[in-house]
Amino acid sequence: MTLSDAIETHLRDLLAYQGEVELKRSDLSDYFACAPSQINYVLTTRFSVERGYQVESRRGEGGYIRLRRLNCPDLPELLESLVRFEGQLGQAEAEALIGRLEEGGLLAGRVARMLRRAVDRRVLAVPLPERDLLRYRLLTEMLAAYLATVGGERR
Amino acid sequence: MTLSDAIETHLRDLLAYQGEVELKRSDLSDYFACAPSQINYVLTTRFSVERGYQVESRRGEGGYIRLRRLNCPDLPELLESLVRFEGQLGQAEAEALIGRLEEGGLLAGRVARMLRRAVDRRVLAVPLPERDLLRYRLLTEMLAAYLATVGGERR
DNA sequence: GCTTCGTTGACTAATCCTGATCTATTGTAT
DNA sequence: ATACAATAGATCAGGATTAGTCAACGAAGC
Repeated sequence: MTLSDAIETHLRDLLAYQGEVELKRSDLSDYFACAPSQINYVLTTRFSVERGYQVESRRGEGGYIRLRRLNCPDLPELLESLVRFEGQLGQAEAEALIGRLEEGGLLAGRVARMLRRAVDRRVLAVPLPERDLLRYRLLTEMLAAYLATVGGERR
Repeated sequence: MTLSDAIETHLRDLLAYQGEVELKRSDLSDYFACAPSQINYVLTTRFSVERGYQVESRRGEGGYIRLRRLNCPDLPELLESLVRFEGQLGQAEAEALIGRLEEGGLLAGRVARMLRRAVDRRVLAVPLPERDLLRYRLLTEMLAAYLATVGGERR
């Protein structure tokens, strides 16, 4: 049981009650008597979209970290299938994925159209291999945000 | 809840009653027991044009600050107004725009949430200044794709 | 041993808030 | 009409307060 595991467990416990939790990074690092950056490590390794979580944050006075548990029947398989892309996604693969979701009725036509624009290499316009990494992050985060529900309620 | 948030809330409440509010900066800063310049900070960060507000003011004897809500832009106006960003867009500005379009009923809640993820600096995760350029391209392209009407019909 | 995972600390970045100083507008005395 | 004083908002640099990034090093598991 590492420190990271302990922090993960703690956060999961909090999330079990509410689908969303807000906290201060410094409070958490004080509580676990660790470096503040340790919190970031846990967040990126254990609370990623692939695992069904989303993280928001703000710096400065009144800063916070907000954790959300994603809730969507179709999301797990979807993200599971993304894992094999290993964090990278080519344009063709992205378009194929969007097409399948649209046919499956999970994406409205306008939304699908918008997503296709977003994964276009001319719109992203950053050199490879960063482009495929960016496309992966973008699409997974956007799909999660669009498809997920929180607390069993459609947002 | 920071001081800025409190001031923002207060002003929003006032605006909810009347579409236009006139007040003295010094009164407000007295009321919140803060520096007068704090009011300016709130005005520029929370009541910007991107967020759909217009601010007028006069100095000297009889000076005042007048706050007004603007109507939600349609796609042509929107694209026109984006020009002034010169191909770059910060996260705060992007979020302001998305919020305004959402309030105006042009973006559904889920779509707005999705777009907010897309403009998040942690999702884009490319170094500045490329990040602001990328954000601009992404948002304009996606909004155009989503809001566009073809043959008078929403696609 | 080598590779992966966990942990830390030094540096970076965003956000809020204030105070000193500047500018615009009006009032008043000559 | 002009000059000066008084009033009130604007601007800007910088300090304070958070959170993020990254490289390095150590620990744990093959």
